[in-house]
Amino acid sequence: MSPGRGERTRRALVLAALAIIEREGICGVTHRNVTRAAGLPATSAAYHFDSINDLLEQALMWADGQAVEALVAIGTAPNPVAALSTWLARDFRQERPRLIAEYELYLYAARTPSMLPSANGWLTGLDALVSTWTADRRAVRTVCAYIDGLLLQALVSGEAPDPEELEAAIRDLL
Amino acid sequence: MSPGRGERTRRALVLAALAIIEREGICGVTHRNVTRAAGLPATSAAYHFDSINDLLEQALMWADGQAVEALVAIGTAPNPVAALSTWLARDFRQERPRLIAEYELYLYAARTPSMLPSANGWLTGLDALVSTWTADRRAVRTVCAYIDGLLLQALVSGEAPDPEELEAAIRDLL
DNA sequence: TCTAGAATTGAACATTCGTTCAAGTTAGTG
DNA sequence: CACTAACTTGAACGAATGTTCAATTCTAGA
Repeated sequence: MSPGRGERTRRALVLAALAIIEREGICGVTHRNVTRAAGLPATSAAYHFDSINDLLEQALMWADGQAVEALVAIGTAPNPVAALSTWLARDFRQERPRLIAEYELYLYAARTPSMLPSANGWLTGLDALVSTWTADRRAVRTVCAYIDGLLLQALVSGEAPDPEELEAAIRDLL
Repeated sequence: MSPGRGERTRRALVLAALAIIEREGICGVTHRNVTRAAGLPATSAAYHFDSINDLLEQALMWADGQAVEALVAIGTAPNPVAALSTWLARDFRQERPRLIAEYELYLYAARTPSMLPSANGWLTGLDALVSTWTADRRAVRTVCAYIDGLLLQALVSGEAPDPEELEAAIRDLL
């Protein structure tokens, strides 16, 4: 069954919001900016979402779902560690604005209780993936922190992460 | 010599901006919000700063300076690794809002070229500190990424980092 | 086919936004 | 002391904000 009218509009607004966060950051997410990007009247955002925070929450939920989906796919790859490393490196090179947007939402969730569940999706998804490689909980936490820090620092420093060094570092930590 | 009038006002506005970012996030930084928090007329912000971005840049520069100062002090401690670990853990517990604000500015710099130098201050400061512990550049990068990721994930998950595990992890990586 | 409820949309609201301008005050220099 | 440049401040501007409301269109189910 195809999604109803409302559902389709909601998704269009969420995607438009993500596009705006990529381009201008969270501060750029306003009713008019989002609806203009989606080619919809300004009142559409207020009808479908309780607030801007609600819209941001849906955007984070969507982006988080995408990321977790990718993590699951990586988990079924023949060489998961290598797959994760190359995925992260390629993600950085080709989707830098999207990555910035996701981290912005990710961090925004730290001060917005209603968004925490979605933010923890990535966290637990990554934890679950790494947990299949070792039983050492401490090592899992270290690897997960390392990965998030690597991406964050790559975004700030502008230097793309080296997939080989990344893979070697993960193997060392396991 | 004491700072001039203008300099003192500028600093008051920068501190007010940081306080607002702690409370509401970067989106809350407007001329009127900042000046109200500083007890100054609304036009004061426009006079002393070219734009909101300029004000945010000064705020990041200030916070970055503070952090680097702390890193230098840690470098001279008898047991630097332990000092860094306890400092990070305590910073998280006692200064969570400040930490969120700093990371928000940190990430904001990723899409704002003029802010990149300030953002890289923390990055290079941390790198310099860790570099005194090992000559292995790869290990330095791994430790730095691990630390940033640990703080970020702690902010999102809400779980305070354990200083002992943190110290043990750093020692393992060296 | 008819209809009730969901969805859409344009007009309009009070606020807040960044910015400009001119008048005023202050502090340092000759 | 006088003077100049830096600083301060209140008023006001057009533009953009979130939100409400009523009128309209659409669509799924009886």
